[in-house]
Amino acid sequence: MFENQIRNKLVEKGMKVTPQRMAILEAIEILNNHPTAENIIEFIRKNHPNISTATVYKVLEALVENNLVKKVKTDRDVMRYEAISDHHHHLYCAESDRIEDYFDSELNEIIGNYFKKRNIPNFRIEEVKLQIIGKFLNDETSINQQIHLPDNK
Amino acid sequence: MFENQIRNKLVEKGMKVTPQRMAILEAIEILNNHPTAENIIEFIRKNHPNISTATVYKVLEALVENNLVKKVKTDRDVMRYEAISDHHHHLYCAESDRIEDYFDSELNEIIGNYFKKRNIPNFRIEEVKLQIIGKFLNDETSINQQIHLPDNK
DNA sequence: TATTAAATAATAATTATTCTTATTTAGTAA
DNA sequence: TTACTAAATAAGAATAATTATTATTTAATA
Ligand SMILES: [Mn+2]
Ligand SMILES: [Mn+2]
Ligand SMILES: [Zn+2]
Ligand SMILES: [Zn+2]
Repeated sequence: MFENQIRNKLVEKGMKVTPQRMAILEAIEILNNHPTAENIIEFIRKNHPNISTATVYKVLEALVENNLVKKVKTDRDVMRYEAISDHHHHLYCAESDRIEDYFDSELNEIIGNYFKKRNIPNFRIEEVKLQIIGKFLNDETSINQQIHLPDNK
Repeated sequence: MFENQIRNKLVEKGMKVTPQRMAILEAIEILNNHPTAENIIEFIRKNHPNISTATVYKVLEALVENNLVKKVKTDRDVMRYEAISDHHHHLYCAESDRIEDYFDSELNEIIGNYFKKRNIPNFRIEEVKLQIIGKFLNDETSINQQIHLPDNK
């Protein structure tokens, strides 16, 4: 059951399970399009009308600290968040501030192999992420899609 | 002469040349480590003590609009800026918030070729940038270095 | 069930950035 | 050169996002 998966994520990290944390983590996963704190608040107030703004920010920090959530920054002055998931990259259009996930294991392999042979002096790589900047050609109604490329070699 | 190069960049874009714009663009180029608006103001006020904060933000917007400067985003809630230069990627450590440029034409070619054959549905790519996330192994004093990899195939 | 450290709510404060408006200036052309 | 005008700047107020403070509540544990 979905609720229990979320509870387990908190428990696995040794975090106290609170209704606020459950609601926020669930909101990020359901919204699934790099929501802002404000988006999250709006969403969870439907079921949880008394949650405090400051709590949402505090919980988000805690989730980020514990690697359950990542910050995603755009050209604008608002932080956005996403649930941790499989390694992926981002398609981003500065004009619309729209972000879509881009999964591509063939690309990951190419890049992984490249940096295996190519050493960067004085730097230990932990993760390589692409920002693929450009324009979406479809309209904004199809938000929340994820691009998963098939492995068509 | 350096000052004239900067003037020319403004002129080429059809922008009015003002002491404020000259100073800000020069500051970004000299500082050369993805400074914040605040960093720029601090630097500029040495020679230009009366520049207004709002002017710095307005000028930065104008420079970004005219493709003389780019915004650089990190995990923190402050925008950073860099002068336009050859296409490059970023080494980034979230802990220290340090960013270094990473130039690698072999890598650019691999990625360019990859996306030539690999079409992304409903998206027109304008630019592909890597965020290489990890840890710097040297201390913070060696800030402002740029990593240029030799083409040692 | 009682204890306690940690989390939350409410609200004030701070920070980064943007807006407003009066004044100044860069570029242009008489 | 000088005058003109649109655009840029300075100063300060305003806003928006985020963080800090502190009293109250609660989840986990014994
Ligand atoms: Mn802001
Ligand atoms: Mn902010
Ligand atoms: Zn994502
Ligand atoms: Zn850079």
